[in-house]
Amino acid sequence: MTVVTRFAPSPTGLLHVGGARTALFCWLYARRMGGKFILRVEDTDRERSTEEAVRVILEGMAWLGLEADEGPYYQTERFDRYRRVISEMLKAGSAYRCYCAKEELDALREQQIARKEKPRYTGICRERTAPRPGVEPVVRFRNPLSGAVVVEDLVHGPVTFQNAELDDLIIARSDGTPTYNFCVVVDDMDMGVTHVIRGDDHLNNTPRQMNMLLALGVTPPAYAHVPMILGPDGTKLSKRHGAVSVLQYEQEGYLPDALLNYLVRLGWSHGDQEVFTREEMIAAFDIHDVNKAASAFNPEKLLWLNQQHMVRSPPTALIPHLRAQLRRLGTDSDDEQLLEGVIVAQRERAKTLKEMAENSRFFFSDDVRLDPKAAAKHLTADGIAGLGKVRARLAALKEWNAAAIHDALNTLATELQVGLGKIAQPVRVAVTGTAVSPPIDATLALLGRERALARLDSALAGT
RNA sequence: GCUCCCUUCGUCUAGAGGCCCAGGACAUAGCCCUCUCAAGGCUGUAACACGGGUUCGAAUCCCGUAGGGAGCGCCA
Repeated sequence: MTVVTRFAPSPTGLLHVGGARTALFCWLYARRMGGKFILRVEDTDRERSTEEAVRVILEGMAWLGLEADEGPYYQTERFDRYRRVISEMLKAGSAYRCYCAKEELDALREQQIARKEKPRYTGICRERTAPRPGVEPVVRFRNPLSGAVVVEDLVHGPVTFQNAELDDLIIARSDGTPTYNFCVVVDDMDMGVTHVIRGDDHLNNTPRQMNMLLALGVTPPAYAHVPMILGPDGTKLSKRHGAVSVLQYEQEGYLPDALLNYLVRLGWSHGDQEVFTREEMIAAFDIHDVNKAASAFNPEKLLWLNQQHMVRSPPTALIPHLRAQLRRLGTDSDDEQLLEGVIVAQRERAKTLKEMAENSRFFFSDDVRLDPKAAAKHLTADGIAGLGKVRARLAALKEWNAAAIHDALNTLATELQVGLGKIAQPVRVAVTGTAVSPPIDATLALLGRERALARLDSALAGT
């Protein structure tokens, strides 16, 4: 049997890291098993669903590279199908019309809560045959009254629910539109879903869904309820930390593979391996190995992983990402050589591409503004004097490359009987504007002779 | 309140009765390297929620307790 998984977000909010991880697990498992991954948009709540949210979810999935083999399907486009199933169930007796008014049900619920009971529908209309004038009925699923449902969960193991605990849920509203739990059931059935992988907040819905599937005469799929992601403080994910669109991470200069790598390691591991490529993730992933406990989102480890991915990725692959960040800062370059050189020089001193771009502006813009503190510290009378000597040596260089520059500076330092830092720092400030940059030889080499000398001249002229 | 789920270093995790006075990673502290900043290397601090069992032996099995979470909508 071919594995079919699905990611089924509802477009009432954005695609945050929690949803992204669920999607990742679905995608990984399908890829791993050589199966199919379906994307389905659960937009039955017309009040709260927005096209904007749909767009953001689709964009997020695309950025993450979690491509679907089928879909996106939209539940709002399947209403005819749902209606047909409902009328079949009505005919078969596995569903019935309920004429209880909303106010009556609210009152009932309040009484039950007051009595410290679990609020639930008591089945008043189960045996009703005649309609009730003036009330548009809803349709309820006739849940079995006795026995138990066992969810053979792939991450939790068997979980038993007593049917007596389950009430008759509404599958069609009084306006005739189907509800979530019902649509899921029909869709999973129609789309041949074999493995439902979703957040464990759905575990409690599962026995009802299984009962409906059983009533429809189909074998329920396998279920895997994965734990939630918590905020860094161990409480529910909020806007303050992870509950932002995954696209936010693109803006912040993260690589999609790094985010995915971080997310897959939340609740799952493979020996002592921390860094995974996409291919490695697919090869190693198994839904059975996923943990049961919720885990806290740790931005620092994400940062570390992002750097690991930047360092390991081929430099040229980062060029478009770096350029996007440079553009956000108001610069850009199409000099591939320069870009690649900057990436190699900067990737181990930046955690994100955004940071890399910020640290690298001076490579692309000749508008170098000296940091006052750095200038005060290093462009002293002594420093300027050294700068003049450096300028002369560099100007005399036959070859302009890191090794030659390195030799020249080292020789000068030895002659002057000072440490290399004594002359490198003034040069760094003159050329980059700050006291921090990649090694001075590499920096000068990347900048090129003309630009480097011009900047030294500016500093010497005190402008 | 009821039902269901969860519980190893600050955080992510390894661990499926002896290999564990608990291993790795992030973070953190110190040292080394060093032209700055990093990266890297080495070293350190740091955990089996608690209480009972079972067993020659338990982080691992069983039962309780505590704490956390989810669900209980004509929301998804």
